[in-house]
Amino acid sequence: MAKGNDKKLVKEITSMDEDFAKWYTDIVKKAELIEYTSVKGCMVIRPYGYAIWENIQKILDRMFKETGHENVCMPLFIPESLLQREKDHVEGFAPEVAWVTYGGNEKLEERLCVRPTSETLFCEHYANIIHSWRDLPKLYNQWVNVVRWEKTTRPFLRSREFLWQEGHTIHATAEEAIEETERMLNIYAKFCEETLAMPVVKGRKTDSDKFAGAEITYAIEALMHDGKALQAGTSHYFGDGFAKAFDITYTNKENKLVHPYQTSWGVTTRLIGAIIMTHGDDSGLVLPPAVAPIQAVIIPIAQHKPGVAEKAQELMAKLAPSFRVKVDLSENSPGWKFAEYEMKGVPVRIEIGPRDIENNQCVLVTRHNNEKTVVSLDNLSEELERKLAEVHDGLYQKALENRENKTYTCLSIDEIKTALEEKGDGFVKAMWCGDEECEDKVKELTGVGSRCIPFEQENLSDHCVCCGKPAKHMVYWGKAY
RNA sequence: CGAGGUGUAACUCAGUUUGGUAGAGUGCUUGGUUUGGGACCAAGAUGCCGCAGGUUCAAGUCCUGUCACCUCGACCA
Repeated sequence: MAKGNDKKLVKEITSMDEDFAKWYTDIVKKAELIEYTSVKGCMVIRPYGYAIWENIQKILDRMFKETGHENVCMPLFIPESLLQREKDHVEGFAPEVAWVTYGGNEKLEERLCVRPTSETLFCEHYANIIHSWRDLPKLYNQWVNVVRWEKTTRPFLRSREFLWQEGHTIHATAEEAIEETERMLNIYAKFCEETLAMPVVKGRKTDSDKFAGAEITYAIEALMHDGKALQAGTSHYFGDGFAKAFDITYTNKENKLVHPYQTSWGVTTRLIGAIIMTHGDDSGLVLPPAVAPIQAVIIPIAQHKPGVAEKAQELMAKLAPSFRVKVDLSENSPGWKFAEYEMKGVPVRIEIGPRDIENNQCVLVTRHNNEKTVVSLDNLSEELERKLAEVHDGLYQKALENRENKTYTCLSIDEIKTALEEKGDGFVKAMWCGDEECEDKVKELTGVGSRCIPFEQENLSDHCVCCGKPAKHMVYWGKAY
């Protein structure tokens, strides 16, 4: 039996070390996640890619519902005048908005923006439906597409149209709204770690990096295999700024007319990009079991020998109620199938051949480490369940190790430069005085920008890494996607 | 939006320098032999050479324009 630790099993994929960007696009195409279309930045999400998104949706949606949120659906179009209502918001989004100016052959009186995000629509709606303290809070979410006219596009990471969920909530008090903002960030972090096996850093964005119109922006940041940081989710606290701009008021218990407080939070199909760049390897995609469209693939060996195909189907029938399983009875050779499902990141492969059938056993092979285990057919279900859990933990550990190895503690600009030069891109932990000037200067001198001010603070030193003045925060810095 | 690169079969690309019948490998179809790491044999099918102009007896090849995609920057989930 071939003992597998061969590094690169699939030849069509560029190796990560050679060219990470090319590796990424190879995977996205070869694993049949997307296909490009004739409109730049707009892609077909193919069944296998979309199935990952559906699994993400299913799990997240349940988490939202469990915390009291309801799904709604806002329109695709926003009239220009509505978008203009909140100053910071429009300034932030105007440069990347797509406009509709004609309806049929008639020029529109007022042009319509294709939603880049839906704060304004929710605000308009809230103004209509909220009158009394009894109407609060409203905990809404929607699963929709949005459009942002990006200059540079990459599948999943930055496309002009993308799928996401945007939660929009409105509360009687600031405390309640802030609590909501933090609750949702925690849900995202929990989801990333427990479902996607992806470690994240929770923190607050610096002022220069806040969402357009937000008072506080929280984010989870993940470190990709190549040492670049990816913002995997955000949660914003708006204070009553939007409420004032959109004239949302309600009568409180003291019979006073006051403004409520709002939040919004979102994750996008970018998460699929994060999965690819966190877990993938030179043989292709590696999917966390919880969202893998196929959790285990059964590959018959010598399938035309009597009883083999039947046995494979029997295993399939046995596993199907509890797992997402596929049996591949196509005429391709076993070797071809091995490579195919490795490329597609199927977490566990089940090999069954004449030799196995004779011994009432099969072979389980885990994708991320290519480890083979012979198991009895009598307790295949239990073994598979255990394997999937093992894969999840293995992926998480591997990703965590990568992050630890690429996280550098630095006390000076020179240390940052040296660390990045010697060890490559990664997270830099360094102290900051809170001045935007220093933030800009660090980026200019070292190439890494502030990613977030983590909730878990460490006192690395009393001085700002840049100006030497008293430090206020420890900040994670990095190159961002 | 700046800099660079690429558009030829479903895919990866050769052919462009020096204009002269449209190519290879992979994939696809059919039949057969195979099957524990991308099997083998045989026979097939597949092209507005990105698009539009121009030069020329003749353009995949030269000229002009244009569009799309990729990479790297600046901006962003």
